[in-house]
Amino acid sequence: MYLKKYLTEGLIQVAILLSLSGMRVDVDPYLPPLQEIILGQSSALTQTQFHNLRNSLEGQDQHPKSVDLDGFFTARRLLGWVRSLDRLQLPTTELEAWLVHQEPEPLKPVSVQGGQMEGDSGLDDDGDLSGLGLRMEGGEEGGGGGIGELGYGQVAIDNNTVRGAVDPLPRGEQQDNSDNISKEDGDVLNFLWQQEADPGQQSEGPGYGNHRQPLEPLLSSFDDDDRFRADVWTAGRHYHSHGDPPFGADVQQHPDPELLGLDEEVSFSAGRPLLSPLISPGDPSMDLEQQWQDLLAIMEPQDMDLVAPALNLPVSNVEQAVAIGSINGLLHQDVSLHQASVPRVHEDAMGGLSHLDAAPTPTQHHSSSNPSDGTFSFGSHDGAANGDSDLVDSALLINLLEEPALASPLRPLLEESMLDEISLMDLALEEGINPSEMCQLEEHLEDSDSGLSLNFSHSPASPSGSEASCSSSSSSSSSSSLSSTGSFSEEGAVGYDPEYEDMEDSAEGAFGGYAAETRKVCGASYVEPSRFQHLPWLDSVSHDHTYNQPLSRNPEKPEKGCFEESPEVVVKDTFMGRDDRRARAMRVPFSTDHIINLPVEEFNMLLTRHKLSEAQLTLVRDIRRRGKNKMAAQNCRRRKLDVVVGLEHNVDGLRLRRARLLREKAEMYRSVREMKQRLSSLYEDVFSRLRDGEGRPYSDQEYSLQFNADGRVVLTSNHTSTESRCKSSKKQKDKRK
DNA sequence: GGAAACTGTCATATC
DNA sequence: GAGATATGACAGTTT
Repeated sequence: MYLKKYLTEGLIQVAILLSLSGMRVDVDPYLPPLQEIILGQSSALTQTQFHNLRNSLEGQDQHPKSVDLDGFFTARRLLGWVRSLDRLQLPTTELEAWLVHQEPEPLKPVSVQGGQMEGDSGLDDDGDLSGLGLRMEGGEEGGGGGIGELGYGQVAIDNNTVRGAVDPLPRGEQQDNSDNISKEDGDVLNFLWQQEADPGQQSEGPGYGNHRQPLEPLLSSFDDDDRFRADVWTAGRHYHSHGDPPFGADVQQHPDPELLGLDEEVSFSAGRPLLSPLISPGDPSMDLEQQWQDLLAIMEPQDMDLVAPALNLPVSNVEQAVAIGSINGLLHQDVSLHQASVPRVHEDAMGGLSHLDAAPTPTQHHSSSNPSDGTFSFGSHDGAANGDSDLVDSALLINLLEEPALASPLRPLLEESMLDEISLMDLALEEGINPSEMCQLEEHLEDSDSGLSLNFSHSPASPSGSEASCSSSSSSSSSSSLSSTGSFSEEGAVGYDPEYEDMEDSAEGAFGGYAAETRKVCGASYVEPSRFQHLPWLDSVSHDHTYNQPLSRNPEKPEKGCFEESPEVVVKDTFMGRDDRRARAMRVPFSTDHIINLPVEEFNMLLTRHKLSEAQLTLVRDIRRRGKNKMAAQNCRRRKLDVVVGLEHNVDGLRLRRARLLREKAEMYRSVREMKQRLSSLYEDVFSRLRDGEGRPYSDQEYSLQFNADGRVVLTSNHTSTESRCKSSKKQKDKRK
């Protein structure tokens, strides 16, 4: 076994090296089917959710003008990665992520890879993969078939549908499984069970009570502050479970629901244990919210930003999202396994469930931490569901990822952590774009910062091969006049040569020439249809940007002085803009692009060099004005959209802030009430002990205790006529005391 | 065929 | 004051 594992790991290392060097490694003969490794022996990959993703990517949901091209490419890459899971190939992407995110303790991740590769022997006897944050119990079943054998069948969730779908193992078998747990795991479980030991909660159903504090172990593994926070939570829970409130019973009264912000987008669930001693036990919504708030507090600011939009979700999903997001970097290590295991979960769970979303509440899940390596395991510590909720939690993780509204806040966490850079070559491989086109496309994407039909320009500073190839196609009609210039080969037919004006002098009609400076300032977008028409998401990016079509018009543009309309020109004339036609009709010897984009000095020089009629001058100036204004309008609209998007983002943030403030207000309100009640009790106690000179108690109808300005408490009469007497009496009482 | 979105253009204000 | 730019409004075009 040791030798086999050693050789397998060596094979993996070789495969990694070869994959890094660009060589594809077929390890199929040495491995069991990858699908079986990942999904188990009897599973078939369920791609329903990913089909939805595919549709959204390849179908209608991805707007061709969407600015989120990064997300598009990343999603495609991820999708391809997921699809590759059922192919017989080495998951190179996973290996890449593996190397990038490898932790200082490399052996545990490697053991997982070994588990995937070895199948029968990859796991330890106890099936412990805690090094990857995934506890695998019952792994010996069916030969310990990797992730797919994560004790499946033992899922016991407080949901009738779930319970009907999966049969919990007999108690004795669970005990057998628990015997396989390592000592550290046993300690962790003991700790957790001690934490979860709560008779009052056990009656609520199997599995439920033991899931009620999912975050204590998670928090307990953090720093001291977090540990303190966890202690506070624990104290609050015990206080709640024993029903021993420290303050008056009236404190439990729920404050004004409006103050609690219950009308907010966050809906609270009842029946949660109290987590903070500062919160009334009779306010189940607040303790849940306290968890939520505390989770937010331990999250990174950027994560907060990402999760903020998720507030529109039910708090259960949000809480899970935060629980997942809060482990942030640790997720780097686990996500691949989660993804790998999820299809199995989906399939199996879907076999008897309508959807796993409906199964557990957030309180039924928890995340435990492994302090040794800082990883987490999503799983149950309930004896009835020992180890199996790993699958459920994994499924929940994916369900969260697949939650449409939550995909936005969570996906970036995963994508950014796993796939930092986006390679357009992935798209090239799928779409069949040659590298030169991809270079051009990259330039386009870099230049177009909004995704709208704006600011597409061919940078003269970087005459790429694609531009050269493009211009070569257009050079057929223009080379006769332009090929005489030395710079043509570099700039192409569409390029502007510094000697262009000299060339103009020698040959009339500069239709189509355009300056390097012009191209720098040329802001209007244009994607040449012939070059990107095979990209459906680039269709309709441009409509009729007649001022910015130098590439498309160049092939049929007339040469200088040649305004005779050949049949081809007549046909193509229909694609020209109005001003183009006007310019041609007026025999203006410049292209509209030239007219529009030349700097004013050069433009004026151009006009002075050519003897133009008044009508021509007027037309040229109109063309320039309209062209400038058209680009300005495009920029203006883009800015307007940006402002709208920014405002929407601000609204989301303000809503979140308002919800927090309302919760804080409710908490303050409750604290004030509590203080008032304690003060009232103290007052009554003190007042009842007061005696007059004859040893009789004072009547609360006639007397009252009041604070003086100096802070002293004095007994005053409720009747002003007797005020002085009361004061003297009080003084006497003070003296006696 | 109508509504919505997109786009170009004009007029005007501002820099 | 000229030129460039920004933007609201309108109309034509496209989806």
